[in-house]
Amino acid sequence: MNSVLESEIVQLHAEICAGLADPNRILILYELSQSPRNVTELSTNLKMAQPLVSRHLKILRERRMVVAKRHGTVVEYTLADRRLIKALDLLRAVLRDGLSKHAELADALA
Amino acid sequence: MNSVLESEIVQLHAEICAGLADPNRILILYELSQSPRNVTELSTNLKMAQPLVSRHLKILRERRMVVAKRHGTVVEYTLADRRLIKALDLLRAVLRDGLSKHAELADALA
DNA sequence: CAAGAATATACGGATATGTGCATATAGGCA
DNA sequence: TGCCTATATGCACATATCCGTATATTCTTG
Repeated sequence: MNSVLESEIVQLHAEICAGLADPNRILILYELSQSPRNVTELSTNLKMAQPLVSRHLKILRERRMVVAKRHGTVVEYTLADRRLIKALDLLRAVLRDGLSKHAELADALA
Repeated sequence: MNSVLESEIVQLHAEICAGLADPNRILILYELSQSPRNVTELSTNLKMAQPLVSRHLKILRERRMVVAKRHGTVVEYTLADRRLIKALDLLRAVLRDGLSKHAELADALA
């Protein structure tokens, strides 16, 4: 395969990963994994300032990790792909196992 | 669960994700998924400057995503957990499906 | 111990990221 | 139209990330 394309793909791959690489976005994604939510709901449930939520949602939208749908004045966000949660769960499992030494945190994850 | 611990865990979770969030590190991880490699091998195979490889390996080491083992003057790096590759593959699949519109890249990924 | 190979780190600079605060935009409705 | 609610964006700033180049460190072997 063309190596220009190859590196372009790796770049996009990294951008998806970067989409997961922030605590607030992880919380947003898990929240959306329960059910679609609008910005205000996310903001109150996660105790995050509304502009902050909006900006993180923008990042996730640009990477097509969430989908936005307007209903009047409300915008409902949906998880674009369940495999994002699957990946997050896998990584959390890796974390848990790699943490077997730090008793406190490991217990909390058990 | 204690919410201080909770947010500490989410923080670590995000750091693992950030470990994946760079094209060069993705290449390194996939290379290591084939078999353990030393720094020079990674550097030549991936055509990356040696200090660059070392620094990325340090990041992966700190997050316990790879394991280093010295053999004399050579340091052999091993993937710490296969699930990291599983997660990367999942995310690449998400990327492929989300890209169905961009024919060129989508083809390259097929 | 000296010399060489393999690996790691320090420094400097360019760019990116996360955030608070203020403000803009968009849609519904009196 | 004017107002209210919901959401998005601009600005400013602090911090983090990535990288090239040069240099340090570590280990082996003569």
